[in-house]
Amino acid sequence: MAKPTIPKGTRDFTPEQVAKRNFIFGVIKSVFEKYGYQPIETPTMESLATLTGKYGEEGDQLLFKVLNNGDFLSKADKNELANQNSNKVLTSISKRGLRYDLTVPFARYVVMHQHEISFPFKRYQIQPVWRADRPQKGRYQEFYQCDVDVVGSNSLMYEAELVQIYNEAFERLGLEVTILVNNRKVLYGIAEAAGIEDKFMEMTIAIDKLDKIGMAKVKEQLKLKEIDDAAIEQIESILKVTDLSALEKWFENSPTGQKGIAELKTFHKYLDSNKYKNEIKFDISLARGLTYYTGCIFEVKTKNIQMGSVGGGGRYDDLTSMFGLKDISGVGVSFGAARIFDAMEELNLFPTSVTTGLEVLIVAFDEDSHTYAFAVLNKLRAANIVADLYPSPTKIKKQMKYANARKVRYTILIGSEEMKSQVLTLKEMETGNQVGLKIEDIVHHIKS
RNA sequence: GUGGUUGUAGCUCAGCUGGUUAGAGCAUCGGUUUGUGGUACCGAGGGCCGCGGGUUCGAAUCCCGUCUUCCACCCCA
Repeated sequence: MAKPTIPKGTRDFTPEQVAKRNFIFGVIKSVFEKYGYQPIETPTMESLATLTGKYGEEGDQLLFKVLNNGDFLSKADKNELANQNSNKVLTSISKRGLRYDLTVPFARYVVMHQHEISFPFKRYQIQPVWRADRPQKGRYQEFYQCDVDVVGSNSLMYEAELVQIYNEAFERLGLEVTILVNNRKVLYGIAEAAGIEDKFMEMTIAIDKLDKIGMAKVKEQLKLKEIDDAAIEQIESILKVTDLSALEKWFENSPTGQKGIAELKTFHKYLDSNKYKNEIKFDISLARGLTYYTGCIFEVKTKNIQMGSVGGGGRYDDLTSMFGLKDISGVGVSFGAARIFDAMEELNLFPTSVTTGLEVLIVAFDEDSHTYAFAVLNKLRAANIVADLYPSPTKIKKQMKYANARKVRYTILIGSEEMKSQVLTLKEMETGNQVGLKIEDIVHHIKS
């Protein structure tokens, strides 16, 4: 029998890891629900037609395709099969794929359920997604996404609300973050001001890397994309702007850029009605790769440790039109659960109660007391105390070692003396202190 | 998808230019200790040396392939 393995880019989760992950999800969910968002779920598999063409050519390569059932080769395109043209054969042997993100399935959901949805529709979704990417540390082929979106309204109130959700969720997780804000229209304004509207995408991708590779390298990249020196100078000057109002003079002849500034100002008016623990900062170099963003964009970075972004999102004006429903504007953000997990682990932010599974372990000394101990166990459980009994009255040492391994808070020791007197020995593991108490008093002691 | 890197006990890693029976620490199990855990001491079990092929009298060690890990691109969470 060969040693078992799991596929590339996947991993198992231990009880402790799942408990910690559920803690993060629990906090995030409760914030979502407080702001009036409801959960939905969509299937693991979508029709390939739903997924392809939505993430660009790169994305299509990264989709996991599901092979058709039955004798799929007999129905395959014979010519393309003979030519060994994988891409062309694909359509005839695979009609389903694993979801690549939660946004496109959500757009599909909105279109399919449009007649039963009351807009604005506020939903959140926490499910795994799959990408056939080449794995690296912290980048897997299967990972959870945690998305919250509102569609059917273009009010900038929702931009403010989502930033408040970020602020509150990270505050409750104990993670200090900086929430970066920009607007795609501002970025387009830069292209307009520099007279390179046709190179908007190329420019955006280069600018996005500014904090990672520095201005000199960004200029190199822009030059590679055949943007002339005068335009590059212009872009460099604008990127030095840190203040919204200072931006206005650059965008005098850029209607889109002006609109972007106006949107950000309205957004800030909503936002300023409250106080925030985390820093919220305008960052003109924030770009976000995804092509469907059209308005405000967000990214969340941890403050005290070096880590990639732990969240991001933005406004998309026309996501559902790819499925035939026009004029539905949406805005949403995503929480990077895995990165949040790593950051919290590094900063030791998980409360100890998350990982202590067992409150009490009962240790019995002999067969008679073991039977008696089982009855005691039932009383503890009836009082909603998470308790267990070692399955056999073996050596105390062995039972105590098991108690340590399970990280229990208390052990209850039961032998013939305790059975006779009904006074059980309660031991607090951390201190080693022990007292003799009746079962009712033990329940009271543990619950207080 | 391109270039590189890694793989030896459950975990972290030694193992020289190929040479007897592949080692250590931690973990596990047993004992010192039959009503008390973490410490100490003693002992034991545990390995297709990632997988497949090749070179060689002889391969954990060299070569090829493959899978996996991690890294830089690409892209992104």
